[in-house]
Amino acid sequence: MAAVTAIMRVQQILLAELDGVLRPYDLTFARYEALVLLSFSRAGALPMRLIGQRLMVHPTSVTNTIDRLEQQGLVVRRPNPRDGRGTLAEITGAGRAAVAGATADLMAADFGMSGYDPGELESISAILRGLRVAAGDFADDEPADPAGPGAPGGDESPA
Amino acid sequence: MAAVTAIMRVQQILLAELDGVLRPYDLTFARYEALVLLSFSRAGALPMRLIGQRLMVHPTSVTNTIDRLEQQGLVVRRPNPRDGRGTLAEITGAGRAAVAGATADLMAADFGMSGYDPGELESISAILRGLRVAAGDFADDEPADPAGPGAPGGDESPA
DNA sequence: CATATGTCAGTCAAACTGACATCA
DNA sequence: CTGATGTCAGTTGGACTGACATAT
Repeated sequence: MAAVTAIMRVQQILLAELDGVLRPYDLTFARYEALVLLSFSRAGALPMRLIGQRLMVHPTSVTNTIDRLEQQGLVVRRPNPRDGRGTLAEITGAGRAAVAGATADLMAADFGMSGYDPGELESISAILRGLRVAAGDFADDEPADPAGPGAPGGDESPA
Repeated sequence: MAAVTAIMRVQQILLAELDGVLRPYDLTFARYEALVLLSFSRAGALPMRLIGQRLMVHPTSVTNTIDRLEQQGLVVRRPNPRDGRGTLAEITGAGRAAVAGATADLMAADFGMSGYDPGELESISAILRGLRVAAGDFADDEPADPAGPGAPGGDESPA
């Protein structure tokens, strides 16, 4: 439980610092994460559904996040050519510029992390990875269960 | 940055599980933390100001949190006999019962933590401790700076 | 038909800013 | 007087439930 408490508290500290760095870009950490996800995707576009799965957030939260990013001109919505029900969120040039700038600032702002040697940082990531896997994080599309559901999903390269 | 991301994500996972366990008690993690803090204090009562410092939350958030706990009968407000401006939040018998029950359930619910040996859990706490200290967590009253501010604060045993 | 996708309406808990009465 | 304390009013960002149109 001490470990749980430590994680909760450190996240609280980190989130405040992260949002502070992102504020000049008019981004929150949630919106930044979505932008990063899109910028790393093959076509710079992903179905809303996939964004929710990867970020582990509720579908309505994805709608909300993409709404704001779209108002800021950092993302555009397009119909998914492979699924008439679906919508793709696609990062714009402005979106890529914002991610690049914000990421650079975040790197420069090493959040008290500079006090650690790489080995310790690696330990954190490694130990925590087990928890994330158990929670279904890292699941590429669907939870790795027998008898896959229905629709095959990979929609990263519409062009 | 990978470590930062891992912490953010794991906290997200943990918070969902924590709130799930706490839901039957009609508690959120924020309210539970406040109750624990009070239950561990010498007199079962603390000034609002101290609660905010220890939990690293905004004064208005303390007001809000204590408001709800008071409505639930888990806490009562009393004027601070040592400071006419101040208010003490005091845990009630019902509050102690709720904390006891919730804590037992939380212990029983080891959040995927059981997969780790005690050494790993200790590593997490130990590594993260540096960050918390740097952020002023663990500060008993005021940040440990030269030239302490004004009012001496320790108000844990009004009786 | 049942199921999946995304959105909308509304709610909720949390955290914030600014203003303020009160008291040290 | 200044400064600290707690509260109130109002706002914001995020996550949620339930309902729904649309399409597979």
